[in-house]
Formats: sequence, C-alpha cells, structure tokens
Amino acid sequence: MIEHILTQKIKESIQAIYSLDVLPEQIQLQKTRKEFSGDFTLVIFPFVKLLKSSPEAIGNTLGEYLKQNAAEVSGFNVIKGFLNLEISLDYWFSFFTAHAQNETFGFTRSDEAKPVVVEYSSPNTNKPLHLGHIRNNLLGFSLSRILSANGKKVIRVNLVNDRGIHICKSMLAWQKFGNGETPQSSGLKGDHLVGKYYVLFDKEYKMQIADLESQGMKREEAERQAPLMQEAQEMLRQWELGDQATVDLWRTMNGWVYEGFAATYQTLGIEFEKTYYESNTYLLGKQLVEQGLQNHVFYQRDDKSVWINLTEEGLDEKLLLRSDGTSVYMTQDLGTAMQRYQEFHPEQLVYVVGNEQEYHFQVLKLVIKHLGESWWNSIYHLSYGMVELPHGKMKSREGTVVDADDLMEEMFATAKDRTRELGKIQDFENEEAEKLYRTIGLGALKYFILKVDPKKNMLFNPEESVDFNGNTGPFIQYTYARIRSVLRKAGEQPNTAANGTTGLLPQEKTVLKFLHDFPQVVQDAAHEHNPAVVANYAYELACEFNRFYHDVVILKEENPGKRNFRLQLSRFTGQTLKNALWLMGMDVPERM
RNA sequence: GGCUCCGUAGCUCAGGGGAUAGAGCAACUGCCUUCUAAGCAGUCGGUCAUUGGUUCGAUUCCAAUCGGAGUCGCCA
Repeated sequence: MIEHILTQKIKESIQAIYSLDVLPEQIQLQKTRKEFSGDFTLVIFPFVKLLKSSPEAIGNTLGEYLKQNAAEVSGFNVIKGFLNLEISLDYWFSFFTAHAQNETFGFTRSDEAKPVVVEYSSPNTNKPLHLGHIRNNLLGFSLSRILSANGKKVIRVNLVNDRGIHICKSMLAWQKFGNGETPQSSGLKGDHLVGKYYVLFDKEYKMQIADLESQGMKREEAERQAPLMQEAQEMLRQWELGDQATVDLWRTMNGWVYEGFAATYQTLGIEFEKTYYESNTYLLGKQLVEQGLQNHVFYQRDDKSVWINLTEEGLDEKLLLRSDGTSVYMTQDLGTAMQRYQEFHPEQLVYVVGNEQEYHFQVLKLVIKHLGESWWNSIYHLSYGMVELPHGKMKSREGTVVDADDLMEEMFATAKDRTRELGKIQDFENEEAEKLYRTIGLGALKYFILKVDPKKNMLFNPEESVDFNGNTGPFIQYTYARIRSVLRKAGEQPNTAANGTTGLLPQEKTVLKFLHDFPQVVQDAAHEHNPAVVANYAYELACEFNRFYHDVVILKEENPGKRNFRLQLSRFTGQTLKNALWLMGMDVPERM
C-alpha cells in the first residue's frame, strides 16, 4: 500500500534531515485534490513549529529529499502548507501489472479459525415483508459479503419470530372469518394471505373497542376486555400448553408464511446458512437468569419478577423475567446469544436490527458482562435508521406500508419500460430480457438503499426514488455493460498486461488511482460495518471511467501498446465494478 | 424530563481537523454518420441549524441552545 510506504519514508526523511522523530499519526497524508497536480499530499502545518521553519521551506526540503531518496516519488510541488507528491509511473504500472488480471481484486482470503455470525432479517410470521425489512435484509446480506471479502468466515443467521400474541391474532381472525381460505384457493401468496387476516383482526378489534367505549368503558380497559383480545390470549395459552388443534393451525399458517418468505428472499437474492425459530428458543435464557440470581448478579422483587440493576452504568433497572415466571424479549435474546456463542465461538456476533432497539442491545451486552462472560463485547449491533415515506412512518396496521413484493415488481416493471424505450436489446430472447429487467430493477433498489449511511433515517418516495440515471445502481451497471461491449468488440485479448506505453493520460491515471483504492475501501467498509462506503466508491469509479471512455478512444487507438493498455484498464475497471457490486448483492449485465 | 442518533443546495444524499464544501434529482444549455447518450460537458443553486470554545487552521472536535427521530421496569 503506497500510503504506508510514503508515510514511512516521510518519517525517515524528517529523521534524516531534521533529526526529529515524528509519530506516524502526525503525518497527515491525503489524496491530492483534483485541482492540484500530484497524487498524494502531505500537510506541512503540523511541523512548522517543531521544525522552526516556514511551511514552504519545509515542503521544498522534504520534497527534494523524497524525490532523491524515495523511488516511489518522482516529483513534487509545494503550495502554501501542502506538499504535493507525484508517484512514479513505475509504481502505478507495477500495481497495474500485479492486479489487472485478478478476478478477486480487493478481496482477501484467510483461514481464520473464528467465524463471524451475522443475524439479519428476523421477520414476524404474521405479515409480509415490507420496505423496512428490505433495508434490513440488504444491509445484512451486504455486510456478510463485505466481511467475507475481508477473509472472515461468515455465518448468516435468521431468527424467525414465529410465536406470540401477534401470531395468534392472524390465526384467530383466519379461524373466525377465513372460511378455510388457503393460498391455493385464494391465489394469494402465503405471507400475504396471513397478513390479510392480521389486518382484519385489527379492524374488528378496533370496532370492538369502539363499541365498549361507547358503553362507557375506558380506553385501556376496553383494549383488554375486547372479546377478540381475550380470545387471542386464550389461544396463546393453548399454544403454550401444546393444544393439538392450536399447534396444527399454527403450523399450517406459518407454513404458508414460510413459503411466501422463501419466494421473497429468493427474488431479493438473500440467503442464510441457518434459520432459528423463536418457538424453539423462547425458553432459553431462563436458566441463565436462574444462574444470575444464584450469583446475586440479578435480584428478585416481592412479586417474583427478576431484575438487573444497571444504574451504575447509567442505565435503569431492567426486567429479565416476568412476575409470572414467563420470559421476556431480553430473556430469550440472552439465551440465543449464549447458544450462538457456544455453537460457533465467533469473534463477533453482529445483529442487524433497527435503531429503536439500541437500548435493548446496550442492556443485552451489559447483562452478559454481569454474568461474567468474557465475550460480551463481541456483540455488535448494526443499528440502522427507519425508512420513512413522504407522509411519515409506515404502519402495517394502517395499510401505509410499502410491500416488499409489490415494490420489487414495480422496480422490474419500470426497468422493463425504460429498457424498451431505449430499444437496445431487441435481439434478446424473452427469458434473457426478463432476467435483465430483474438485474436492473434490483440494482436500482439495492443501490438506492445501500448508498445511504445505515445509521441515518432515509426517505423513500415511491414516485421519485425509482431512478435509473445519475447516482444510481443502473448507472454503474451501465458502465459495466459498456466495458463489456468494448471488450467484446475487441475480441479475444492477449492476457498480458505488458503495454509498452510510456506515459499515462490524466483520464487513465485517475481511473488507475481509483482502482488502487479499492482494497482499502473493502477494508474500511468492513471496519465501519457500512456498505455505503462501497456504494460511494463504485459510483465514483464509474464516473471516472465514463469520463475516460468519453474522452479517450480505445478500439481505434492505433498504437497497439496504448490500445492494449486501455483495453486492460477497462477490463480491470469492469472487474472492480463487478466486485464492488457483488459486495452489495448486485448483479451486472453483459448488455443493457 | 433522562439517554442515543440526525440537522450540509429547492429535494434526496456524499464528505468528516487542512487548499475555492461535492454528487444526483429538479430547471436551463451544448454534444450521437465515430468504442452503448441509462452517457459526457456546462449554467443555476450553500451563513454546512444557531451561539460559544479548543486549534496555526473547524462544516468536521467539545459545550450549550434550537429543530427532527428513536428510546426509557413486565410488547417482541
């Protein structure tokens, strides 16, 4: 990595010229801004006091010394307090030769013993997936790929929330109003069918509440007393008792939902190594709570509920077990975390979960810490913001959600319309064309969501967000398709990077420098757990390539060495774009 | 009220101690008989919420204030 080499050489130079030892952190090296000439820039200001000289003098002295003594530095200029260093063509060419043919450029492999577990998606089985889940799924999937590109062994897991009162609501509504409707009889996707009854439950329930209120009952009381709620709670009790009919109904309806989810995941291109079901795990954790009680890490109140006191850590007292002895969310998560730790002994346990649960994960980590587990800090909550609609939040009960399946279909339809308008693929077979619409439609959706910093809330405008020009997925895919087109027209290329060129055009050099950055970008994305880092990089690389493509001839270049170099540079860029998009779970088309 | 996150162009978002703060969209103007115009080039658009502080240097770090979101003992 040239930055490290330069930092080291600058350090040595200052030592040699001024007999001063500087820390690597004091050496502020950055990419030279576009409007100046040079490749990397050293900020001189921090040394002015130390070296008791003017910024210009230091810059010139240091620059001259580096030019003489560092093989990588071929030139320099000083502007105000900035020393702009020019890196030798030899360095750029050797980088090019070393990596231009590498199909896994930017990715590192290692045989690390400890895996990383990434939990994401984690849906409820009472309604279909929506836009919020899409952000979760895309982040989790992309992060998994980013981590694996950094040599981690990643285990992607899903924890399905398949039990509880909300599941019983759909079941009850189906039982009462469903007339035996099935996905087959209705033609509805299983998750949508179940979701329909969840909404129906809520509608009927609200009517019952209104009735009771009109009879003079208080709101809260009415919510508890409404017959539907009473029945749902009874159903939950029956489920926990293992009542055959209830469990059978639960199995049937969940089965419908799983079929629906499987279809959605497949369309979205999402996968897991392992799926856990809360119905199997919800009792885990009680034992841990018991253990904590015995060790006096937790305490019990008079009503038998179990608590932990986290006031010393600046948090509150937190409930770990209800007074009736049943487990809460925290109890269960404690259990599943322990289970996962024992199963995989991971170096990190990543949870891709919305930011409304930040407090929950803070507490979870501390509880595990208090239990004396050394791995408490390997829990990492990738917290992401909500997806908002122009008119506010999504509410599944109020029907203001953007359904995942519908959204993807719309993306495919838009991709189809746009592609047809442009009329470039009239020779495509039907199947080929459909595949392209999916690639582009999903590309647009995935890029749109992943380019935003996960921690920020984002706005999704169904009318405007579906763009295919500018800073979008299809723009990057288009750049790739252009590259493939040139390479096809060039025919089979000799696989030598030897190029015989003696210089680099500015456009060529800019592209090459961007390519050089990619491995660092992959590392940064993993370090920050942030796919947006990759998205922004891919966009910039595509921009730079398009400028090169526009300004510089490739196929018609007469000098065979230059022509070959440009072809190789294009191929290299294409491969890097493909790799970057892969990290985001996006495909690339050969033509579009 | 306590805690956490956010506030950058009309809109959606990058940047994150260093040089004149960047993209896309929207509006307007050029460029296809030449490698894909889903492109390229340009015009227009900014008190980086406000006020203090730290620093040679702050949009960036710290504090306060104002706005927005989330969350805070028996929902998951």
